[in-house]
Amino acid sequence: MDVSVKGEYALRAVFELSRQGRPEPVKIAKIAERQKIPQKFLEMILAQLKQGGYLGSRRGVDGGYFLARPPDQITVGDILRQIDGPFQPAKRPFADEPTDSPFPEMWDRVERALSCVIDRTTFADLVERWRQRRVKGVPNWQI
Amino acid sequence: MDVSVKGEYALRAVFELSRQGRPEPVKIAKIAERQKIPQKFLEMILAQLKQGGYLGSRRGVDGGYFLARPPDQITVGDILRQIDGPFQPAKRPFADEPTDSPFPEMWDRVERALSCVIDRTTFADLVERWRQRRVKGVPNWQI
DNA sequence: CCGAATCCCTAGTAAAATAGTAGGGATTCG
DNA sequence: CGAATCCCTACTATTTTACTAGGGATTCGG
Repeated sequence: MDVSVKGEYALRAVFELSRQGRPEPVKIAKIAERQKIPQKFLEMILAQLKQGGYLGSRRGVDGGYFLARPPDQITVGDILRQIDGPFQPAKRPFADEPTDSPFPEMWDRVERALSCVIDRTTFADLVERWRQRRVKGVPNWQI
Repeated sequence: MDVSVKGEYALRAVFELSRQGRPEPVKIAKIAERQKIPQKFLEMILAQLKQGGYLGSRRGVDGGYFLARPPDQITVGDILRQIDGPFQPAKRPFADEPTDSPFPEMWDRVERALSCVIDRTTFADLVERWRQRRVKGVPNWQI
């Protein structure tokens, strides 16, 4: 009942890309460094996210990765499902075969409860909340 | 983000014990047969549930396993946690160290959403719902 | 056109978790 | 006593996880 490290890395990477809003590509090396993710591992993850249509990329000297859509149109659920696969808490018996078990109905409820959080939380939300906290909680004397 | 087969077996076993309400011990072999669980595997699971204080047992010719408390005082969450361990969706950084990440707060929400289902669903609830459905959906011509 | 920087692609791999199996020992009870 | 049952330790095959390695394909400034 937990998220893989790979999933966490993916979320952190997309957050990093959302954080600076510009459509300018960010290099893998930069993301890896800022989010403390092994670079080669991150390459695979970003490839998977690109393949899912969430990221775009450019090669060459000023290349990098960027969001394929605005951060308010990417949810945490999107990314987790792309990386860790769909999470049905338990295997369904046989689709619409009526089963003699009380559990499928409960798993449905679990899925819906989970969905209420992860499919409604966009990366724009995350960035906004994170900014709020930065201002209120940890005053930045640099500015 | 899914439950292990072991966790599912544990739920099914406790359900089976809740189903017939009596404090009379049920044999492992019986539970294994009725719920289609490999018997030797089930032995380990039941031992773990007993060690967690959810089941009691008796050896010998009329032995078996039984619930250590009434089914309305055992939740799905109890059993899952006992078998699969606590499910924090993601690793916490360092307890109360204030972190510069938007995710811990979200994982909290996920945990609470999940808890609303699994820590509020008792085996008494499951049995009751299952009985309701049996009556309404699948008329039993045996009786 | 060169070459440096970057993404892209395939493969391999050590460690851990999962889903069991095997074999016998300890209790209970008629 | 002895049959039935739970109890305990150990082993194992398979899959998943979390990476690492090595080089190929593009892009772009000069």
